[in-house]
Amino acid sequence: MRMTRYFLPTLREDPSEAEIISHKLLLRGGFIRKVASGIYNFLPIGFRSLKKIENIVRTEMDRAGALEILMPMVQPAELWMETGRWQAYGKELLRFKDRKEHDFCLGPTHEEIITDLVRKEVRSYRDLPLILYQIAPKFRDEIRPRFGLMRAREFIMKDAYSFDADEEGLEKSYKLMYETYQRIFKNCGLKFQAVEAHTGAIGGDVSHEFMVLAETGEDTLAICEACGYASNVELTPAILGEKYQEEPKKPLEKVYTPGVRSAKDVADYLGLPLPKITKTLIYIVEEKEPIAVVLRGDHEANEVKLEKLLGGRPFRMAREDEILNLIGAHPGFLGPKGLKMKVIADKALESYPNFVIGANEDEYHYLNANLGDTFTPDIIADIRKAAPGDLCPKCKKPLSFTKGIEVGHIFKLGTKYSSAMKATFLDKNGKEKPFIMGCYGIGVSRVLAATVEQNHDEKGIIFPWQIAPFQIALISLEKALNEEGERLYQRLLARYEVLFDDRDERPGVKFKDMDLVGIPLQIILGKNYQEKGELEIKVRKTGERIYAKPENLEETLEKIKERLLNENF
RNA sequence: CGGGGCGUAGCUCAGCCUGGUAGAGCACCGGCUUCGGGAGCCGGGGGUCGCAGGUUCAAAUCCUGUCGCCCCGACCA
Repeated sequence: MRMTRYFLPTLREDPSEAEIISHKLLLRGGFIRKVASGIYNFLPIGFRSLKKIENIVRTEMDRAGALEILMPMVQPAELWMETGRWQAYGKELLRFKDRKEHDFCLGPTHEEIITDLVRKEVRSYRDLPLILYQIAPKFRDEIRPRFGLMRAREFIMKDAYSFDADEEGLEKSYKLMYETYQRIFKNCGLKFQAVEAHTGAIGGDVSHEFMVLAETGEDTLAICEACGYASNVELTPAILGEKYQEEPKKPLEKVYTPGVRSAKDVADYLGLPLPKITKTLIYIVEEKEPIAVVLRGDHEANEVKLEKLLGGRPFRMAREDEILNLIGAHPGFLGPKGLKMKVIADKALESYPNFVIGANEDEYHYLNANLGDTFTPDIIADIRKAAPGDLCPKCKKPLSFTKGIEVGHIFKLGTKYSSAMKATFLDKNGKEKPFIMGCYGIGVSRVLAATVEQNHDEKGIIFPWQIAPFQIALISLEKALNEEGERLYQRLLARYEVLFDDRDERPGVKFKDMDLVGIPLQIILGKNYQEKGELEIKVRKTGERIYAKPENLEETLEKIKERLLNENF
């Protein structure tokens, strides 16, 4: 592509609306433009990258035997009523009426549509297993869209659905998709990690998330380098690595602690280490029942674990005025002793001698509290987030923690949708059975954003070779070399996707633009060529410059390409 | 839905407090020079100051309403 013929509006400055790196760089590089909050145009170069990702996904899905289809974005309410999700799905589901006053919604996902399709057309176990997928826009009316493509309202998703005759079949389909996802993200040239994940609203027992590793990720992953265990910390069982030193129980002692509210303040004020302090959190379950959760000061509550413990009943943190009403003390001075509500203590408090608790009286704490003596919790359970120092639940080696961006999620659905929608087939014995389903998603447009989050520097994006919009940027610096550049461009097109900067611009502008959009290799035609007859190849990622005689160009490029693909350096 | 911030040229922003009829840099158009890391000089085009009311002789500026965008609202007792 010649740049004089291309539509690539780059921005010199960061747009004021963008906060995170991928959002800034995708806007500045002319990949996307905002249409409305959480809704974007993909410009030519952005769409090219998106298609690269799509094609990798498509290739691997097809290889796995999945069949590509296309389902509508507009969906009738009737199907959603069958599964009860017309009510259950919140405001994220954008609903509207057509001219005949019939209810419709924009599809945030397609379980209902696909289940309807399959129940109408598939009758026999002989037609199973069946995996169908599509790559299509989805719409979720997020409460707070943000971070550009990372949390958009309209976005591109690959969603696949498997239909099997029995659990073993589902197991196979799930495993097949797991392996397919591994290939997809590997082929995208991304550093990623599959982790055990919590199933959320969709239900089912097992699920895995695929996480692109990046500092800026919103999820925390617990990884065991020894045995390969990996999970989202939402799910990671917290196994304390430290052994508490035995010490004799000391008598409970009330101390004056004016004005200290956070556990950290209390620790500093009393001159004790943070873990010696405990904090007591008040939750309101189902808008009526208050409960207290007691944790070590350096630990954080894990609301996913709490939700499981409460059997899925809805809960929220209590407001300050509610706490004041219930306990008569302000947050910061709460403790489990003498509370008239259910008390849940975290496991890490077991056999922990002489810790500090709030006195349920403003400006006072107790020293030397002991589980069982000072108070007896109704439940002792693992309700905290795993943290550095904790051990792997499988092999008991220390866990390490890292950040990731969720780009894929695979679930076993079982018969949740097929039962609700009476989607059945006849098995070998002529018996009617609901399909056993799985669903498998990849946020295609989010992969683009995650790629940028993982691969950038102060100059701009650094695309992995596999999903770069172009692989080679050809930069001609001298007018006198225009013909030479044209010839080289034609020659390179035989093997590569090339963006040829044939603009009448100053060198600095050309370098800045190419660095910004992140094309892996730049071939510079300038004074080096004029003086020595050598072409200069700049590797975007490392900044190194490699020189090649024109006759050796392809050979050299292939070597660098191989290195980029294999070493992932 | 609450709390905060912002809407002025294509982009980044100044001007608003203290009303007097709109600016800078970049981008764009023309010219000359320049040409290996976002050039310099000269000349030019471009804005109903988000929108709607109100106050006033006069509103980008003050008041009210409205729309849009961004951030915070699970870092925690």
